[in-house]
Amino acid sequence: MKPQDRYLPPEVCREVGSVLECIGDKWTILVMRTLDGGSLRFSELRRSISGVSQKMLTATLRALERDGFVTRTVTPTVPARVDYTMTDLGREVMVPINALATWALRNQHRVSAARRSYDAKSARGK
Amino acid sequence: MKPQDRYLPPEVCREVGSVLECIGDKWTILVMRTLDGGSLRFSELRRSISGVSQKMLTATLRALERDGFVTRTVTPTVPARVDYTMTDLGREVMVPINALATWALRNQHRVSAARRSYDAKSARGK
DNA sequence: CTGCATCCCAATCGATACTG
DNA sequence: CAGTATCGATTGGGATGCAG
Repeated sequence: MKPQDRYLPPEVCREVGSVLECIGDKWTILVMRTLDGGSLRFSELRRSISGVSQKMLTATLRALERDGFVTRTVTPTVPARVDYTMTDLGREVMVPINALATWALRNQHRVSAARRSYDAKSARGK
Repeated sequence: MKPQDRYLPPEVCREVGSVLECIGDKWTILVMRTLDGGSLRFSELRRSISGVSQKMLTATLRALERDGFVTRTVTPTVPARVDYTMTDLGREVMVPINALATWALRNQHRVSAARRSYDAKSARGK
């Protein structure tokens, strides 16, 4: 097998990439895991995820809505009420995401050990 | 269950986040999937992954090395030869990553349909 | 309450040039 | 061949103010 034969077809790269890109950003996973427990209002989400700015929470939710992972329901009371809910698609993608999260949790000590070792080595090498 | 109770413990967020952060960037997945087929030299990797700049490939490989996912072996010939190889840890993390990639592949049509629908709707709404 | 618009800083990334 | 260094363009993301 020549190295060139390991090319991933461009369309594969792009599709996988586009999914990983959206779950890879700073807040998406947090929002999805929070919403996976049940519907929440905007303000509840914001309180549940410490550190997120209004702007980023809005942007994250818009992206999730566009990708079909969550639905946005507006109740036109005054003041307005907006609820966010996971879709079936969203709940499905949580399965492999949670698997990855579980791996990360179980193996975090191995990764951080590798990092410490690497950092110590490069500090000595300097 | 109150929304606040859905807080992920901060240490969980940070650890999961730190793993997802490193695999979430633009080139990491591509590099890992390419290396998963067997060791490659720097230049082979670069040719195998179209579009990656030398700078980003170097940075990506450094991060993977630091996290213990790949090893870097220098053969001090002239000119120098550097081989990159997946570690056991790297091969392990590929399992959940590939699961996610497989999901993305199998469901890409659903995601892109959702996007088209969303974009059409917002175009009309404008 | 929800969320858009604006300003602004910091990090990211690509291109290019240069070194062991 | 395998990097490092630097510059410029783009992007991410927080703070603030305003509107429905």
